Amino acid sequence: MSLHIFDSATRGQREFTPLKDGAASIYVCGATVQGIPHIGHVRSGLNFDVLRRWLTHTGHDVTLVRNVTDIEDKIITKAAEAGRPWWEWAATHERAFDEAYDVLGCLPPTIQPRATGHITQMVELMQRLIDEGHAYAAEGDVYFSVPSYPAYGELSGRPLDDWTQGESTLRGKRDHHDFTLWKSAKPGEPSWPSPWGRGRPGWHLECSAMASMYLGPEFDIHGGGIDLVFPHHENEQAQSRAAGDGFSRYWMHNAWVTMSGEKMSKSLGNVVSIPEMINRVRPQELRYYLVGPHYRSMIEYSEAALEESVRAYQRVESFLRKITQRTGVVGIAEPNTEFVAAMNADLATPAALAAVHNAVRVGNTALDDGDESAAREAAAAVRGMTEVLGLDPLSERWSDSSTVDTGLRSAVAALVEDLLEERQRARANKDFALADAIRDRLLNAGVAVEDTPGGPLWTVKD
RNA sequence: GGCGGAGUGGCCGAGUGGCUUAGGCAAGGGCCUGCAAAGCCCUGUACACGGGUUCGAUUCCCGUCUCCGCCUCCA
Repeated sequence: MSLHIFDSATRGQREFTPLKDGAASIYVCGATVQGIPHIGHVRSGLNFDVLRRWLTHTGHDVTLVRNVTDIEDKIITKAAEAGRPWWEWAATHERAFDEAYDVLGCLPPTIQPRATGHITQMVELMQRLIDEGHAYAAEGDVYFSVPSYPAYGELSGRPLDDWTQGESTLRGKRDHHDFTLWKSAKPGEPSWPSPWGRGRPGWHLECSAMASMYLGPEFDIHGGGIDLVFPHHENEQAQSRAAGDGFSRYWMHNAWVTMSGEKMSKSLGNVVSIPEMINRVRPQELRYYLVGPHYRSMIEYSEAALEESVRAYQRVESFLRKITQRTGVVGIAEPNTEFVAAMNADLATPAALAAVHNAVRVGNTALDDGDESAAREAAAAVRGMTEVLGLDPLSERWSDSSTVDTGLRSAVAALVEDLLEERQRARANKDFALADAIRDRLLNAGVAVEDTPGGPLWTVKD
């Protein structure tokens, strides 16, 4: 079976057939850089990172565009409150997001375009919409005419009833459903020139403009948090399609992280920031926690559940470490069919992780039975599967050797090996008091020792 | 009010019209071990409630209750 994804537009799974064979074009709504990233933001980045890795693994040349919204009301307001320039505020938080994505092992997008860098493309798009009768200028503002586009509401399934778009306070709007494409400049606010006067872009316009700039008028997948379906994505699609672009062929939306039953959000103040999390658990463990549940399932954040993920991840990790120490470096093999089937079923990461754990069990059993080649085979598959999820414990990214100076590491290794030899002699002499004392000494120094049929194994504890 | 999602064993978290008692964590029993740790095996028989469809429903339909989200900035 090939990849099937749940398309929000049709509310069902559809087989993924890319526009171009062997390629996949993806646009993901990234951050509005107005504050510090929390684990909910990063979950979205992680979910689409897994999608990207899976598509790449299955032979697609992936182009991933993830935008940065760096001009918007809140950025202006917050920067003003802090007494800093709006662009400094945006740049500072953009870096914070970049670091958060990076620390959790998100591969960088192909490009990360900023709204402010694409005013020209937005002006062009607005002109096309005006020419086609789907938009109009009024007193320096430009609006999209919702009644001019009958398919409006298709994506979100929202009837065109009694609601109003947020910008209803602005004057010159012909229909209360219409939304702002361009906001005329107010004194003291950042602005750019346009045929309709100085102003700045409305929120939705940027994504349409940047998506077509980098991916063309039609592309494969558009992603983002489920809260963006309406009005953001509905408006994006309306703009682009009204202008004659095919736009996105599949819509994917990730669920969020809640805390104490409520959506984690800046305005509610119930956020857990990434730096705070990283102090408590290793980044790869947090990644396991966020990638483990299905991307369309809500995660109710809890310490206990996080702790479970840590244990589960360590189970995989300790198996791979054990086999490596005992039999040497293990390569990366293809994921098994159980895993492939899970991933193809709308990225069913819970089932995919079940496949990983099943392989770990097979490997551990083989190891216990002394069947090294079977154990190595299982280990290689485990690496292959976890790699696709960005979780391979032996990867350059997550293994100790990447974070610890290698010279330092070999020095520690030499000292530990010495002590372990001494302990082995003590054990051979049945001097268990001494043996245990040595083990305790090492443990106090942060080195855990395990005895196995193949001799003692040691690992550095965090 | 409109639209949408969810209620699964002690916990997290999948899934399916009849036998997957997914997987993980925790618990109890066992094997292994000088001990410890790890690992492996076994045990626990769940699917909010009330109806309906069906030979058969946790899985489909209707209703009820509870929770959550979107409809305003939001991953």
